[in-house]
Parts: sequence; structure tokens; C-alpha cells
Amino acid sequence: MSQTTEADPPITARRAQTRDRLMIAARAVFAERGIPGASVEEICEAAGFTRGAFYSNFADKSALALAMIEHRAATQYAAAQRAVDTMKAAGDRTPEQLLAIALSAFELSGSEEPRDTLLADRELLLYAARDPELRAPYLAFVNECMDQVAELIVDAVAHAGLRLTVPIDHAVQLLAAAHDHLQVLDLLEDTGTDRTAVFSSLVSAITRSV
Amino acid sequence: MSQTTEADPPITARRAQTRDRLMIAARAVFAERGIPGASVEEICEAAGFTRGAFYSNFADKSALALAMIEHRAATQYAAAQRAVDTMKAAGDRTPEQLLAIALSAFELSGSEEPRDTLLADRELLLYAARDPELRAPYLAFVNECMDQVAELIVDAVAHAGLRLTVPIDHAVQLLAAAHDHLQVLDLLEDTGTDRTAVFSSLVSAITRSV
DNA sequence: TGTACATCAGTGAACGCGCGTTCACTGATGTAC
DNA sequence: TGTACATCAGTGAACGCGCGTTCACTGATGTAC
Repeated sequence: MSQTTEADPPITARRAQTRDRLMIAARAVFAERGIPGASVEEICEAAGFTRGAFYSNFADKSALALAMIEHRAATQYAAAQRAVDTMKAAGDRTPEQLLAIALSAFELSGSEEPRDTLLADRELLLYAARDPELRAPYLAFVNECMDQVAELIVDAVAHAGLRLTVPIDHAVQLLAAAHDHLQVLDLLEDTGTDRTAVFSSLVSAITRSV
Repeated sequence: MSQTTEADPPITARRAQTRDRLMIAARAVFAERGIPGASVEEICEAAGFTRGAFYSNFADKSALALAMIEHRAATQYAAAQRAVDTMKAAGDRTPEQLLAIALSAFELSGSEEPRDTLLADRELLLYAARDPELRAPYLAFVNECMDQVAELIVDAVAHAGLRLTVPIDHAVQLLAAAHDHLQVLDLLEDTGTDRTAVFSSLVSAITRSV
């Protein structure tokens, strides 16, 4: 599957670290300039390398984007785990609160600038939508997220003594959709919408007490 | 409000036409390359102009993006009108179908490549989120859409003999969210999700028969 | 533990192209008489 | 209606910079004895 035609050099610990630093720097630069507007030069400068280092580790910017997608997919599990823990540690809350808490813990996985992560992620989405090579990996990442959200929902619903009024996979899509949409309002700095209330309405609408 | 410091030349019919052609070409190029990756050169070539024509009409790419946002906002009303008409002409359908039809007519307003419109619109969103100058205009556009969706919902719900179980503004946000989210799945060419069914679940969840 | 050598990872200079931006220009459009 | 002139809109050449990409190189890391 992920086998390339040419034998790529084995990834030593040092190289892995360099790649990581480049990916972290790239997230900020992608957020700032957009992926097509991000120059390899600026990414390297932000990471403290010269451009040669970049090309020694990635074929081009597209390969970096792919690595970032794969990296996110690989670390998604830990985020889901933390989300469940956060939720269970939250004590007794309303089901809406539980889900909101869990989804927040889930999405803003890293400790970095959340806005950068949000912007970079949407950049990656668009970039992947345009590039046939990246579509499948990105979709795999999205689907993994969805599966984990599903588990989260099952847990939260049971924890709160509720049952779903729609199929679980619909619930996943709808909650993810609402979550994404409210994040967009954040990005635009909309102030006229009460995010929590909207989210609560959805949760009430798709659940019923047992 | 939209007054600029320098006296910009009056917009003759000819100039307006040139600007239109540039904006239409830009939509395709933005979709293909992303806004930061779109060169003024390529936009002009696609529109059949030289670069001088561009700079005679727009200060830079950012000004073009702003014009595109303002243009969309200005033509939004017609799209909403058409959406209502389409819905009412649709005969008797389920409420889910009514809303789905209306929202489709609403979003894919132009007659152009729908995928390009979708991609370009998301590019504009990200571009606007990054640029403080463009945030307000874009948010105004989004809010206008929301208001029109609200009217659409009120009409559709009444037309179908239903009532909402959540506040109207929450319903708007949730329907828009679901709609956007399902469009993203289209962009990624996800095949595992039944879009109509998800949408129907939401409509059922937030309505009740009178 | 120390020395000699091999390999690896990142450096930084160099090349060249694409593109943003400007501007003197020309052909087209409009206007006065 | 025709002619002369003014203005306008877009042309296309020119300039220069930023950046992608390459590559001979050096210092760092690892290994054999």
C-alpha cells in the first residue's frame, strides 16, 4: 500500500525528529498563509532548518501534507482516549455538557494554538479534496474520527441514561457537522450565536430519556 | 462604509463586465489551486485578459476576493427566491425532501461547475477567516444566508404541516451545518454515507407533526 | 577507552523560472460641433 | 451625418524578487578494532 517505487532511506530517530519539527512548523505556516501560499522557505525558517533539510526529508510540499495527514490519523487514538477520560472524570453533567466536553477534548488534541490547528486542518481538508492522491488518506482519517466519535456517543448516552432517536451513524454525522460548523463561526469571530445552546438543541433533539 | 480613501474610477458598464469575467475565471482558478496558490497571471489567462487589465480593475488578489464575497452577498437574494419557488413547485413531498430540494437550489446558485463553486466558497471562507479586513464582509454574507434559510425553513415547515422542536435560529444553524458537512463528504468523494438519510434524520429530530 | 574511518544529515550557495507590479503605449469608445 | 479630438480600457514589455530545486560540501554520529 504505502510502498513507494524508490527505496526511501530508513527513518532514523534523528530524521524522525527533523520531520516532526518540520511538520509542527508547517502547521503554523499553513494556518497563516494557506497551504498553497506556504513556501518551503518559510516552513524551514520557522522550524530552524535550511531548505536542503526539507528536501532531504520530503519530496515536496505535497509529501509533507500527506505525512501530516498520516500523522494525525496515527495519533487520533490517543485523542479519543483522552476524550473518554475527560468525559468520565467530569462528574455529573447534562448530556449536552458531556458531549460538548468530550468533543472539545477530542478535536483540539494538541497543546498548540487551537486556532492554528483548526485553520491548518481545514487547509489540509481542502488540499486533500483537490489532490486525488491525498483524498483516500484524508478520508481514512475522517472515518477514523467518526468511528471514535461513535464510541464516544455510545458512552456518553449510556452514562447519561439516554437513548438515541436516530441511528448511531446519523448521530455521529450530525454531531460532527454541528461541531465543525460552530468551529467555523469561531474562526469568523461571529459573536451572535450561542454555540452551547445550538449544540444542546441538537443533543436534545436526537436523544430521549430512557 | 464601502468608501475608499482614494477616489476609485467610476464603474462603467464595460469595466463591470471585465470585473465579472475576472471573478468568474477566478472562481475556477481558486477551486483548482486554492486562493493563495492562484496567480493573477492564471486568472487573467482564464478570463482572456492580460495582467494589466487586472490591475486596472483590482488593487490586488485580496481586493478581488473581497469583490467576490460582496458579489455573492448581493446576489444571494435571488438564490433564496429561486429556492422558495423550487420548493413550492415541487408538489407534495416529505418535509425532508422539501428542505433538501430547497437547500440544494439555494446553495448551488449559479449554473457553473458546482464542485468549483463549492471549493471556491470554502477557499473564500478560509481566506476571509485569515484576513481581518475580509472577516466582516464574509460574516455578513453568511448571516444573510442564514436569514434566508430561516425563511425557507418557516415556509417548508408550514407547507408540510409541522412545527419545530428547537428554536428557529438553532434549526437554521443545524440544517446549515448538516448541509455543509454533507457537501464536504461529497468533496472527498466519500461513498459510505447516505446523505439523504442523514439529512432526513435531522429534519425528523427537530420537527414534530402538528 | 581511544583512534581511524564510513556514513549520514543538514548546510548554504547557485541556478533559473514564474509571477507581482509598473508603465508607456495603442486601439476603442464617447463627445462636441 | 461626418470629422476631430479627448478620454478610457486594456496591452504587453520590462524589472526584479522570492522561491523551488539541486548539489558539492562539512560537521556530527556511529562503528570496527
